[in-house]
Amino acid sequence: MKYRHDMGDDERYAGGLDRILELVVLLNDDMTKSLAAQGLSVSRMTLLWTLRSLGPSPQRALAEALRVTPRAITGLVDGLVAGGLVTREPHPADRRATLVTCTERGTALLDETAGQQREFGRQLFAHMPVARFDALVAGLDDVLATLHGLGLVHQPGVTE
Amino acid sequence: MKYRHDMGDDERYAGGLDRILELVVLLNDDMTKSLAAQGLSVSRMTLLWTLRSLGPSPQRALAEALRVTPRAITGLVDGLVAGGLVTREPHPADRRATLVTCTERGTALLDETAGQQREFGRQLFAHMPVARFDALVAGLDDVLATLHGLGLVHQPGVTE
DNA sequence: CCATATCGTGACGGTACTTCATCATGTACC
DNA sequence: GGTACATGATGAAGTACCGTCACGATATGG
Repeated sequence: MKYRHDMGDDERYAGGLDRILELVVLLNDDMTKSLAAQGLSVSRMTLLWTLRSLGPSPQRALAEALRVTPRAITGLVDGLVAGGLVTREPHPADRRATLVTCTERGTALLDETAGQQREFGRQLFAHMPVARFDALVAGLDDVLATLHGLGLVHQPGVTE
Repeated sequence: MKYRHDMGDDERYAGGLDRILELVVLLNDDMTKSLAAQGLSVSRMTLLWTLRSLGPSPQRALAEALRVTPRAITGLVDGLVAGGLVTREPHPADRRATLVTCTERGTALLDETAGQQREFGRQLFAHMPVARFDALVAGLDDVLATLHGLGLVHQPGVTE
């Protein structure tokens, strides 16, 4: 039986959320800066990354994948083309559309970034006791599942 | 002794980092949208939030706190003034400077946002077993400490 | 063959951030 | 007291991202 609350549940939750939000701000910032060092932006990298998993795609498909308007894709692709990371090819079946395709430089850059992430993961977690790491991942999975449940997430294929 | 790795450490770390990054992207996005619903942007909200903890401040101080150029502050303050959330007052001691001050509308909006965060924290964590929640927070603290150690973080007062 | 939908993009507006130049003011030093 | 330099804020111009609206080119169904 408690005679006195050291901290109400709401306070505890707030503390947890604060930590998560600090992480969000910090890593978002770091992501932006790291990519800038490679001459990329988060948006362009997202597009490139999506492109690899989709394969050569018309811009319309990319717009849906990134959940932005087709107009935004035009601009992003422009930038990536200028950087030699993707090309615009004619769509073989639909002359209205263009197929955006990753170049070798594009995939090389993608691989390089993946390597950097690996290294970053090591720096973040290598010193942690296994139990703590596993508990962290379990907690994160829980939170992510909750977010999905709250409808905060956009799974491909789910019409809103 | 292990005869076979189910998963190398690097793979485990990568999985952990993936979850964190998914969270970063998701919450960053949600933050942006929630604030947009209140007619604010993340930058403006950050400024407002900083202003509350600093008290009335010259724009220069805000520039350092947000780690952007003074010129960027001019624009953000312009927007907040237009929204009636802050005012520009003359600095009593330095006629070059202006003191940015939070209005009542500003603090009201800040309080409202804090309430929404509380509610969000409840939605995220209320269903979690206490042990899992605590372990998550411990893991997050560990990660945050590591990030600080990596010099990824800008504590006020630390000259780089 | 024609109406309608779709693909991509030009034009335009909004936000955020930068650098550089400028003006007003503060400050230090002779 | 006056001159030189530092500092606060902002105008101008440039980059990047995103949105809406309009439009031309093409596809497609009746």
